[in-house]
Amino acid sequence: MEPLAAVRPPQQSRSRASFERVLAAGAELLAAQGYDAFTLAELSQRSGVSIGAIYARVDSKETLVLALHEREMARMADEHAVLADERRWVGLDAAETIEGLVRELSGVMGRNEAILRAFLLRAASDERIAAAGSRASHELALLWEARALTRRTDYGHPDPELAVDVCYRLVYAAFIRRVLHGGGFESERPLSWAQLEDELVAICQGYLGLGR
Amino acid sequence: MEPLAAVRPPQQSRSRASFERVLAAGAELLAAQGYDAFTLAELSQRSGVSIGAIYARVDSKETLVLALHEREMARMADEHAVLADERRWVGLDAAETIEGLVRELSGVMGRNEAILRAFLLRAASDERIAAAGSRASHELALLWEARALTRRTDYGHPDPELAVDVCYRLVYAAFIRRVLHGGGFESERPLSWAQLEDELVAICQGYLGLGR
Amino acid sequence: MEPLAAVRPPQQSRSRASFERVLAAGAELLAAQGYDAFTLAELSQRSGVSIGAIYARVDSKETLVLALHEREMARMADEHAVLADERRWVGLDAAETIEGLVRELSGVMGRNEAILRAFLLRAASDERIAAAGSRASHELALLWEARALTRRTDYGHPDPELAVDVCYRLVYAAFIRRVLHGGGFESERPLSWAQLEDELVAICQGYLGLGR
Amino acid sequence: MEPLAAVRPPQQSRSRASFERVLAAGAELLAAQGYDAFTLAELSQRSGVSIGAIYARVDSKETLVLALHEREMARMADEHAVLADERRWVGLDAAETIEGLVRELSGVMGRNEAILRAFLLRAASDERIAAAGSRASHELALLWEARALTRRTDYGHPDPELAVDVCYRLVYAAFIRRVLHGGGFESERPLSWAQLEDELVAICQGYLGLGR
DNA sequence: GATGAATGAGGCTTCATTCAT
DNA sequence: AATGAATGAAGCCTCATTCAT
Repeated sequence: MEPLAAVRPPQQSRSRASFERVLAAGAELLAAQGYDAFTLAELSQRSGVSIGAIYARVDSKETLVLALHEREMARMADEHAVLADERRWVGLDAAETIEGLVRELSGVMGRNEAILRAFLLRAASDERIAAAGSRASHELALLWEARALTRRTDYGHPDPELAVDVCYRLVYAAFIRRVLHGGGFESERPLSWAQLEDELVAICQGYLGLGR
Repeated sequence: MEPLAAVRPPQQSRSRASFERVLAAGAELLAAQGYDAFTLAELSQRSGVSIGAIYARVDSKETLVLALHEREMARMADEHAVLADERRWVGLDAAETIEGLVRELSGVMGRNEAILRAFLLRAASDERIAAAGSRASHELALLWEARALTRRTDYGHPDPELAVDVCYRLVYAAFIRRVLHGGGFESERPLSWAQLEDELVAICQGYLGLGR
Repeated sequence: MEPLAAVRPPQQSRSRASFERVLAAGAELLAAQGYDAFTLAELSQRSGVSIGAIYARVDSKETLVLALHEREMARMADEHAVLADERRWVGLDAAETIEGLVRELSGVMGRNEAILRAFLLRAASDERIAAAGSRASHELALLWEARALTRRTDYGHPDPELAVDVCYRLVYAAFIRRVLHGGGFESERPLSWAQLEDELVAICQGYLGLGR
Repeated sequence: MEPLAAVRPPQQSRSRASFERVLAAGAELLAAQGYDAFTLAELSQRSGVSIGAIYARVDSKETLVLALHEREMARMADEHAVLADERRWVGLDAAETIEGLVRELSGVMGRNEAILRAFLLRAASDERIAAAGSRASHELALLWEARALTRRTDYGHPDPELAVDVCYRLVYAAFIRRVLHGGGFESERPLSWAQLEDELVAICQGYLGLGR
């Protein structure tokens, strides 16, 4: 893994290890309790690293959160690798590919729901998080759309690049919404996420012109 | 306008007027500077109402924000009234109706972007805001879906209720996403909101079976 | 009843009546919830008299409490009248008189425990309450000791005035202690108030020289 | 001295020393000015320790007062040690022992009058102080009564345990009364504390059956 | 006179950041 | 380099008192 851009490089490997503990504990804390409970005192206690040692590597709490963001986004990027892994997609037709893409995106977001929520909320107050989050989404878009476009010739839509991008945005927005506010928010009709996911698949397929 | 449920009723009209100033200044402050800058001292200064006078009507800052939410949601509900106003919809075919619904929703959210952002963020930490926000969305869903279902016989989709609900959720999620993180978040491809809106229209029309 | 010394005289009898409601509600509130919950807002609500009207009769909260004190002490003085009422004491021998005196004092304090506690606590911070409380006790001492001294010739103690005064102080202190901190405070030995009262009777009788 | 139960333990001795300054200044402030003047700002100023540093060791003002109570009660317990010290009591007959007990109790309470007053008043609003104060009195009772009961065979009273307990309570109540409201409260007759103390001695002696 | 809304000083508490050890 | 104690600004909330209506 790349060293994080936001943090000062360590002098000793011991230091690197202890900062790694900070990041691990920080991600856990952020996911479990949310940003409100994310205090440096709590983090120091959970990680077993003193507050001073944390500040030796980072110039502010904001930067620390940015480092956490970098780390977690990198971890999620590993999960996204499946999008580029041919073995996952070989033998699938266009409709199945779209379905797979929707479900993989859902899977990543579902598995990382708690920490994503924290970062999405911070992004509204913290420009660096917003920029980094946007960057991460862009990279994900590249992979997702590239995979979708392997099937461009199957699409009825006149502008496949546009259509695929719109699909990504739609699906992304829907899952982000789930991450942020949980289920049952929008309407009273009981609609499980599984069902909504099925419909998203159908919508994308239809929109791309795979409908039969 | 109904008196707010979260607020103690005033005995004198003087009080009602000054609390109205508090709510107006509060909404403005929340929209302009976000929740972090929303302190009682700042609010007191901006509204010209003392902190004590605010607390005479509300039992905590949290409740005050809830009162702001009530007020703003009521205001937006007035804007939603267009959904129930037959004159707006008469003479439109099904596709045009869907287009109108998407554009009206976009309009309301766009005009109230800043304050909606503040409330959506609070909803993650404040259960009462989350519940009230959900309730407001449910009411909007009722209007939006009822309007959409006036055209149910035109839809090719086998389950119009489901399809309309899914459309609402999709469109809602997309606009919420815009509200929360602005443009350009998801992918690098330049896609204006106007363009995304057009595509949303097309997607809904297609999904409902109006395609062609 | 005398008009209270601490308050401004009323102009109208309506005013007198409403201030009486304030005092009644105030005594109740003080007894039920203690001084911490004794706020003018609460008092105004309970009494149905506006804060302004209260301040028209009294120049500060402190003075109001003093007025309450006057009123309650006057009420208790009515209860003390039994000490001067010959019919209560006729036919009793010296030992029975002492017993009666202890039991009457216990009765008054027990019946007024809650309000007495509030005043005793205030007396520590408020000199006027302390002075007035002291005065009330002095008056009670006069009655109590006078009654006890009707039996002076029966006492073996060489200085009956002193002895009776000491008895009064002892018994008073013991009951005040009960009022302030409830039972079970001093030692672990279970000793009911009834039992302690019996022992107080015996002690006084012994000390005065009625012991057999 | 034992570490205080109510307080978070320090990691560094620097901290222990500065918290000790807080406790010392707190006891002084409480004794000199009473609970009303006991604000954290004042305490911080007097002790030269920042408010934050105080909160590092204690979770609320209430707990801080409890810690002060623990500390002061421990200090007084040292003074009570004289009750268990045989050298103080050797060679005294029963009457002299009782006299000594009364005078020692008076001495401790007199020397700590101001701080005791503050705690006794707090006990009425703060259950933890009430419980801890009661506990302290129980421990004192144990020592006092044990010492008194070394002379049980000399007492004429049929139930020495009861009689000794009653004496403790009487004397305790009388001194508490002095602590709370100073002299001259009960009656108009000028009766010095020294004189009252003499009479208390005589009363206890008589009640226990040492009277000659 | 009466009303109750308005005032605002002052109390408690939190937590990012600094710095002596 | 590491530690964690210390700092103090800033936030929320209460309530005696004042005063416009």
